Amino acid sequence: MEVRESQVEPAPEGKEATRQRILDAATEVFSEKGYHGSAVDDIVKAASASKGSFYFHFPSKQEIFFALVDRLIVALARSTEEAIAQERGALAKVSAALDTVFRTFSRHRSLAKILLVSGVGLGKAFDERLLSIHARFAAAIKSHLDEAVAEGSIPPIDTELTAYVWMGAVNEVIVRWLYTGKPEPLEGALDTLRELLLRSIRAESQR
Amino acid sequence: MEVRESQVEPAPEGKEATRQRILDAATEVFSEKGYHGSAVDDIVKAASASKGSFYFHFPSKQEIFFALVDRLIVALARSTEEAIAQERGALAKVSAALDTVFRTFSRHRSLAKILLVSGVGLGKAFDERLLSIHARFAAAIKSHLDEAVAEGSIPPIDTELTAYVWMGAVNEVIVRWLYTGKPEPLEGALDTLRELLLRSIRAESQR
DNA sequence: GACTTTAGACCGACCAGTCGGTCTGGAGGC
DNA sequence: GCCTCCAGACCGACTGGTCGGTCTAAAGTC
Repeated sequence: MEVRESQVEPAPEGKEATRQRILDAATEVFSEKGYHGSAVDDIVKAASASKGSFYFHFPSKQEIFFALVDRLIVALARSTEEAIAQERGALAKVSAALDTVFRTFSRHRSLAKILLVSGVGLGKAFDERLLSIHARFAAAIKSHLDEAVAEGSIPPIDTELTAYVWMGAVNEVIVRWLYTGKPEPLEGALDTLRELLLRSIRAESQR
Repeated sequence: MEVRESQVEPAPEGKEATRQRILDAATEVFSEKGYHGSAVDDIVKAASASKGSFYFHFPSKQEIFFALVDRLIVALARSTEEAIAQERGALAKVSAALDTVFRTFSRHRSLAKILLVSGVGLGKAFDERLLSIHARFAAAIKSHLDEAVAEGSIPPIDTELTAYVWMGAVNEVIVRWLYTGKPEPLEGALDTLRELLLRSIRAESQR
């Protein structure tokens, strides 16, 4: 923060660095204690910053939370898209997406906690946000399912409901892992889960 | 309660009645505004009672919430068991349970909201409670799946993971209904959902 | 020396929980 | 039958603490 002759650690300094430190600290604190359990003072302390600094960089507690969620979602969506782009065939894409999601959450527990748990049931503003995220992911899944139907890879079904069912399934498996630690590693559930999901739409596993 | 000359409307009066009124009001308020969004004063007002009365009947805000959740869970578990007992064959039982759960939540939106949404991410004490509920339901599903395997109705699979997957799926469909109102009525998703779930374990629909 | 960034004391709203007190109905004495 | 007394249900003003957000003064930066 203050004096600074270049040190080994590439000098986490400057405006952007502080902002980042606060963001990281917020991720940690929120994921550990939940939104309401986390005081702004906690975050500030964890970031070795001050309240003034916090409110200089972010307009409110709620907004930093949203900023966090958005950052995560964008990152998750992007890496998933990339993984999907590598694959040919709707079912292979679905499968690749599942892998990516699992790997991402597996590496970043706190992310997972924030996205899947901490944000729920906090009131209107939050619900709406989470809802639109769910809708967005569901729409993505649905579009690939629709493609699979068009391809003839699977019989026609209610792809929208199926999308939500799949999301719920994945969600629950990850939440269970967050709380109970099973399976360890999380990826251990991948094969079984993929088979369950694919069978639910009458597709044979494409591994 | 106390004396009782049989009346038509059992006179909403006396200690037990007040307790009940508070409990009902709490259900309503919690489901609408979430746990943290609900002040004890709100509940008291909705129940036409006083703060003193509230704390006479319940030790704390947290405890009334738990009391509520427990009441709901017990009721849900009981009616589900009953429905199950009527059926022969593991798969038929599963199907009956699904029906009951859907019907129950469909009739009692606020219950659903409390159980599936309001209680999440509120801190350790809450998480533990919710977790044990999830575990309990998952165990129930698992045991019936195991039975189905033993019966030879379905091929052997990881029944524990499957149980969680199913729970997550059901959960998500209901949550979607809570927030978006689709499908209306909720029961409209039953057939598709049942088929998805049963297919996921390679069982043919048993309607 | 102007402008940006940081520090942390401070403010005010909010709210769970408390406490002194009221009210009602019934038990028991007479 | 009437009066006294008590338990315990109920009331709501109040308190103590917490926490989101503000503000001023100073340090850092260019």
